Amino acid sequence: MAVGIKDVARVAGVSAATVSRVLAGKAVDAAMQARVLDAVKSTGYRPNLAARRLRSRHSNVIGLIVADIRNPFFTAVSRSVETVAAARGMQVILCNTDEDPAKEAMYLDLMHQERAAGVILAPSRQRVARTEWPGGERPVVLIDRAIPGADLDCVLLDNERMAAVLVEHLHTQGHRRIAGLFGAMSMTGLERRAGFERAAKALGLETQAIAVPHSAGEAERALTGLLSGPHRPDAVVASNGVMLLNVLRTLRAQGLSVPNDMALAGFDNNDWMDFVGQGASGAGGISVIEQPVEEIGRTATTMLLDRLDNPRAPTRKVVLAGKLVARG
Amino acid sequence: MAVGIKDVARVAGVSAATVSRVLAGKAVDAAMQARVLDAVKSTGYRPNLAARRLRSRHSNVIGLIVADIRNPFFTAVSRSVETVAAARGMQVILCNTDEDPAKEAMYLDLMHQERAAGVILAPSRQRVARTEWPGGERPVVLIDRAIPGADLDCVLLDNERMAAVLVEHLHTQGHRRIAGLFGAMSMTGLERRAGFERAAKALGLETQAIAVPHSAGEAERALTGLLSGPHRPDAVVASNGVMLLNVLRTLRAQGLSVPNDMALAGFDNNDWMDFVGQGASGAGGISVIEQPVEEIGRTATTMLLDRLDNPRAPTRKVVLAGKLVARG
DNA sequence: GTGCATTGAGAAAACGTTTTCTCGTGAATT
DNA sequence: AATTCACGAGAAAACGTTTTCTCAATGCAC
Repeated sequence: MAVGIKDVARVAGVSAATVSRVLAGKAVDAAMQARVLDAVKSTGYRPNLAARRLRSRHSNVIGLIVADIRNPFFTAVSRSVETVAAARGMQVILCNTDEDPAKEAMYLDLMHQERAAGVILAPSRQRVARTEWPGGERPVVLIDRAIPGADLDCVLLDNERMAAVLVEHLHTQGHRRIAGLFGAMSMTGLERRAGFERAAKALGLETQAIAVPHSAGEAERALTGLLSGPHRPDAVVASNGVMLLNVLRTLRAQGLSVPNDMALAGFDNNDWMDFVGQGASGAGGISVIEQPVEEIGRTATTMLLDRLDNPRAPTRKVVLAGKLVARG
Repeated sequence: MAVGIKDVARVAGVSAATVSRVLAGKAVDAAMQARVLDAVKSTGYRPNLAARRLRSRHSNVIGLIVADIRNPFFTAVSRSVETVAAARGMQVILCNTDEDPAKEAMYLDLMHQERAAGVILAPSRQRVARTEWPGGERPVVLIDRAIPGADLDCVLLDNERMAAVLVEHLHTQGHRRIAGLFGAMSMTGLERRAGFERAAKALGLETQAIAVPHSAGEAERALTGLLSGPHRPDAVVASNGVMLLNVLRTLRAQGLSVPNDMALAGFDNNDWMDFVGQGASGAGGISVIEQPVEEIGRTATTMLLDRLDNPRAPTRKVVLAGKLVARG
């Protein structure tokens, strides 16, 4: 019923091996090649990728495992990965772990079983130190978050410096009491916090950095505490998009407007940010660090493909700068 | 090097067939089963899915092909699909066509070659009528957009009615001159436009419905025309998220605020909408139809799995209602 | 106690490719 | 002109599973 390579071979009057060679682009007689291609077209032959993969012992799929498919950052990166991969003849399987280490392990295992050529992984937040690193012998490139101690290729944002840039920007805008809310569980949160505190110290600012557990209501609680405390801030830095929305929600509930009553800054630019928090003066809004999503995806994919060619090369760590999008 | 089923069999002192049976959960002697499971664990055996797929002639992957991975609607649906599929032992491969019919065809072909069990497809916008339907003999469930004339399972939003609900809502808010911008290329746009006009007619409203080509700047141009025209609207309905952002951008460029100068409504709810367009009165904002994303994904997946069990059943079309999120 | 159905496990075939092996043909070199 | 060489194509092996086939052992009925 399904048409196989032997059917094509029979129609073309050649051997199956020759059909395989034509399809693989190897040197064959021109007349034969034409006959084979005709036969392929007329039979509607579609190679069975399972058989191909089994025999050739390598596949052209790369896995892209992200921690949160709803995060626009990851979808943007995935588009870039897919574009680059397609240009090099590879296809991408996108998997979503929802920040669940168990699902992450499951998908890594799945990629192993699928014999994927390699994996690009945005690790989920880790509660505990990892005992084993992902991948085994399979090439892995990390994006967005590093795994401490793991000797793997990775491409990251310069979180430390970008957080500092944000603080400096708020300082030039005249803010002097800056609060920061940082994810407690992620490497990213720690790095951004470090940059925040370094810059604040250098500028002699009064700051309050809070590590916020990643559970519902924690950001609200932390911010509410700050607002009613003795050193009420005039600006807030949120270390990720979810937290930024929570801050916005809390401020709104308290009747505070951005940026008139409180300046707000964070990471990852979004379309809608142009429309929120317009001050009475007409200026203002949410300033953010925009990540170079296209470049992150492109770099990660290129690194992975490079490593496929050259498995024993030393691992590389690429740290990219973001761009300040100043709104007010 | 890689450990295969024969290695496991040797360690366990049984035949490869027995290992296969144990792993498939078939009835085997308890003692043997224990020995096999031990051997699997001690050898770290990972089945080669390519070989399994080749021999067993069916796979447990379903393809999810969406038109725009950056659209939160599709990512939300994909999470739901993935959850349901995983619960039934299936895995999901997510592919993004970026509204490109060529990429769509390519991915459908890829799913064929991969011998995927079935496909859930959100079709790209079609410039021309489709000559052939996707799938071939492979089960396909359509989501979000139907393909006229295709006899396929599908689960859709009741676009016509929901657009009418939006118009009725704006009417109760006191708006009488309502403009609508609708995508010219998609079935979805046409349906929403029809509902818009039906409701407006029923209410005796003065409306202007414009079909907007899906290219940059068109929405701006259309809206600008309306604003400077003789019948300047007091409310605008945008038929999709991108268009809504463009409307917002245009209004802002003209110095108009939402909802004081102009009411705004559309489709698909987003977190940020709570924070934009807060009127001076404290009320207001962007009213939208929220799609039942979880249910759409769940229904589509269930329908696909049902069809796998029962390929000859008549096709079903499920039309779901959305929920009005009224803001002002 | 014999015959028959039933169960369970091993042997071997099968899945659809790619790759290796082998061989024949024609060109190139001596 | 003879020998080697390069090349291209077919035959056959191989990839790692699942499934079918076969057979031995066990249980049950008569």
